[in-house]
Amino acid sequence: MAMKTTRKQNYPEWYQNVVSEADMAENSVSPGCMVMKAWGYGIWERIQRVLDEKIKETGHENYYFPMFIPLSFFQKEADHVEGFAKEMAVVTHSRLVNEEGKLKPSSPLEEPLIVRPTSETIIADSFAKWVKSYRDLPILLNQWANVVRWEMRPRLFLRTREFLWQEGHTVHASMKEAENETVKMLEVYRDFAENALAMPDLTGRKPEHEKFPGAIDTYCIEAMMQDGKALQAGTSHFLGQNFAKSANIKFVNQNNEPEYAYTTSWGVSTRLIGGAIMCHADDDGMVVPPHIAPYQVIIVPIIKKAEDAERVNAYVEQLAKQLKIQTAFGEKIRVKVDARDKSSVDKSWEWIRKGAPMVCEIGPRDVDSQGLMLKERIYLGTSDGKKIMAANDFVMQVGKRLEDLQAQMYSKAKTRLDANIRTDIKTPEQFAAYFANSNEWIEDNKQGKVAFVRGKWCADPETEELLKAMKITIRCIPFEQSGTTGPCLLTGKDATMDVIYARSY
RNA sequence: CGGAGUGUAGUUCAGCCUGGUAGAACGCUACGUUCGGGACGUAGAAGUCGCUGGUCCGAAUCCAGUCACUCCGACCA
Repeated sequence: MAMKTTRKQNYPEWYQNVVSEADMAENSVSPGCMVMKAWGYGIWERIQRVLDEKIKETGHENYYFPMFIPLSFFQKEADHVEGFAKEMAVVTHSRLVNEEGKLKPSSPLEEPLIVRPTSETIIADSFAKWVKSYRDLPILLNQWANVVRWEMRPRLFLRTREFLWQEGHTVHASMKEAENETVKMLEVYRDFAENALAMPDLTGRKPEHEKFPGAIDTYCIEAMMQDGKALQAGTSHFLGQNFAKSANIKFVNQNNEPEYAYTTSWGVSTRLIGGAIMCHADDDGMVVPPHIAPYQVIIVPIIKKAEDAERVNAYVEQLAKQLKIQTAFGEKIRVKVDARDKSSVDKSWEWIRKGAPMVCEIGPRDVDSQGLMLKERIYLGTSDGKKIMAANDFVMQVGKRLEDLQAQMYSKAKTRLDANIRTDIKTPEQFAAYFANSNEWIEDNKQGKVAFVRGKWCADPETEELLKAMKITIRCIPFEQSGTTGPCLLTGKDATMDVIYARSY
């Protein structure tokens, strides 16, 4: 066990341990903010690259809008202001003056600026200028940016005051088209989470009280963490004409009539990295899905005697060169030779904690035999954890092996998800008994711990208070509904709607 | 913003009650033996004891103020 604290001992502490031991990020001196380090940011860069491609494939283009939004913009859409008012960073001054050694804000701004918590309002303002006719539509744009929400209880990757994300914003000429866009992008996220992050998700619609402020409908992907809690991994909002009305996005339709446009927005953030950690990491540290690993193969030369150095290094360089022209997931394989002047054992362990998918150890023996020692991260500690292989065989297999590792990771997480959605809880009494326990690590992906419940919900306003008291949330209303009637798990009243109940991050 | 706690070496902490020249472990540096599942020996570098003021011959230690951080609540991609 490379982690000081195991998942079983203390899950939240284990999480922090993984983040720091894998050297992914650390708390900044700037309160509530994080410093993303090479391995953590490298994963984000991979997420960006893979997702950006999908966003572009679906017809969107990248734009960039300012991070400062005039305060008045938030006054326009009532729900939206309410939703974000409590967590906004407000810029009120434009300079500092030195008063007897103390720097003080000076020159108050005529109108305070908000550091964007999300960009609907300022982008809608541009949309209003750009849209005149139905021929101008749709506008399909995306932006990669940082946003600020003044959180009081930050946790690295999961909830930080500043975080990085992508936010898509689109305008359409019809409601139907905008709704389709919302669902389409949710599917892009679901597919991305499944195939790039190896993280299975449930999809559905948010209940009224969990919706994005200002949205008609919020769709989401929800993932299950190893302690049975849910993580909202991505959201897609159908905004109807709400933002169009407040920002005056009007176009002339085919009947020569003025009409308010229909908008959508959708986003995923650096929170995905937190999700990947809590979905895949183990008591030895992070396990990075090969598709988003900054490096997929690490080569650690093992040099015992100085006279071996030259031939080992030459062999390692040759192998690295061959590996780099192989492909996995349709891309060149990312290989790193770790030639740092450190003990090879320390280096190997460092890559285990970071969760690099594969580590190849190469010493003089391997040069003699034209072989290598392969360690695959997810099999660490098992009989499959180490393999002595011929270098040529490895080069031929490497792409497929990486893809297999990715598939293994997905299937492990999928098994956990499927096994931990309870559908046999039918009454408020059973429901309360089930959630009486707190969440803890779901050992070996087995059933029986607190996780998700799929059951009925009557949607009465009183249920909101009941949920709050039990610290449970409705994660989503799944798209597939059974259509049956049964007692609401909170009130006992007759209900037909199926929902997913869980504790959440 | 409420409730509790903590600020001493790069890190984790001891020392504080009972005032008297700053400690440990890990990490780091050098050399040697090591290196394929977390090595060891020897030597060494490293701290305005969060900050300001007070008491005292003397303050990491006592007192007051202040700042910061952590945890628990309210809030949340």
